[in-house]
Amino acid sequence: MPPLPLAGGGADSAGGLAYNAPMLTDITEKEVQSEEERLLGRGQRYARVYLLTDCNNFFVSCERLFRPDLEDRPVLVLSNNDGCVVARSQEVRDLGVPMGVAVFKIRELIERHHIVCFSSNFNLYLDISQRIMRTLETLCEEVEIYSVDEAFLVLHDVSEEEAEEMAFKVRKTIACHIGVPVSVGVATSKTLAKLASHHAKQHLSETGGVYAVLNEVKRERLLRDNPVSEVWGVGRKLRERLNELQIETAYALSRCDLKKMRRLFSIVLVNTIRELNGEDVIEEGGTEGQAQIMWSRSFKERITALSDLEVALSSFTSEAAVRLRALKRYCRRVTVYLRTSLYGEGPHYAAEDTVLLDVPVADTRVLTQAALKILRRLYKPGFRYMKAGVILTDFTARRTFQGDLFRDSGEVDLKRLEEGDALMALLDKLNARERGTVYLGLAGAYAGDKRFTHKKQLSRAYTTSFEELPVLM
DNA sequence: TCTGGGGTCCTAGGACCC
DNA sequence: TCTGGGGTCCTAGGACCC
Repeated sequence: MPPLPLAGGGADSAGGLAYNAPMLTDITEKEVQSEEERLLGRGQRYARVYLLTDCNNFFVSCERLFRPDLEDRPVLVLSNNDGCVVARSQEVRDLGVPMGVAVFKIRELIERHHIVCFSSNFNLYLDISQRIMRTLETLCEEVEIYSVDEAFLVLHDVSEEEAEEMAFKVRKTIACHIGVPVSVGVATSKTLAKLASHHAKQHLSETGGVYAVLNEVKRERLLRDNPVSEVWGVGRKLRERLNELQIETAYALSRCDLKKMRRLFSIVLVNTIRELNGEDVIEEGGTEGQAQIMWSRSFKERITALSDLEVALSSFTSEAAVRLRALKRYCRRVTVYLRTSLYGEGPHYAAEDTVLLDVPVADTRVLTQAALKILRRLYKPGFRYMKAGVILTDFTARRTFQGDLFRDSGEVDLKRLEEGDALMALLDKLNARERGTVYLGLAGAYAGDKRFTHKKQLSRAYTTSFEELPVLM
């Protein structure tokens, strides 16, 4: 009989933070057998199982859809203004190119290995993402979209075999209908499902892109095989602190005592530990919808004139307002920030400020006025600005507002507000048909201005513009 | 020459109230 | 020596994620 992988205070447990190890004495042969059955989860059904579906290097996969010649070649997708790396194909990862690195630092490598670079084509990626999510929804009733390239599918009352079968079906269907490769992790908690999908991706040839960790044996193996930094929710800072406590692996973290850890860390990490033990703590996404909209850009060239910043901020605010109306929300708070470069070129300046509006609005004109008012307050001449942005927060679903005791109620002109809503609805309708048909005031001057934005290697809008449909030869 | 752009959640601390 | 104590709400800032 193989040794039982019973939980115990092994060599990698975390000193004083570990659970008390169960004793392996006084156990009968029969008890050993039934324990083994339990650990392997034979015949067991699980009340709630997550399938994390994760697209493999998503942006690169999107580009490859329309460039099948790039299938086995190294491919990169760059950030706005082609500044740094935001997606890498496996071939590029294998060359040791880290995520987020500045392009100029790897220029030589790009040339030597003939790496193909694309500017980010977010309209394309978003469209492909939506197609994937719609496909997932045909396969499973309960789909929680987590990010542009990830979604949790929730299954109820299933065995390990059934869950795994479903995972393979998801992978096959997305590959067949969309053409994007996905990895699927299967577990009883979201944190474990994330780790499992990571494993599936890392060991593609053995796993076939699917990894299930429903039974104890596989769960423990997965935790032992991964450093603590691979765990969802453990970033650089937490990793450093955990390592100081000799907690190096996901397994060591999972064996920590909850009460002791709560004294040292936030509730988030305690929940993570419970999730690593298979407990479903992060059940529903929980949020009542999105809580903020941010729109910001780094500029291609440094900007010094207030009038240029006004153009940029007007454009950013219009974009954010379109999003706000798409969410069917009104907002009360507008924040604007601007800053010079972080990389020591002349004097540094960064500032932000917020205004609270009298009435929640979604009207581009009102939001832009507020944003420009803040900008003029923050702006200082003599600095070379490299980035600015606008943030909308404090959302309401309807335009309710409290009467102001010190103000004549006649000042809030309901009719005017409603006319504004109608105008915005018309504007959105026109722009939905063709982007940038109608815009307000300054905002239109942004897009075409090369000082603000620059994309050298943009692929075509294959799926969202009739002008740029792919051509079959 | 060149360094992303979105988001969420938690915590600490201050203001204010009784 | 010790300066009330608890609650709520708001905001700023940090950490993390993709």
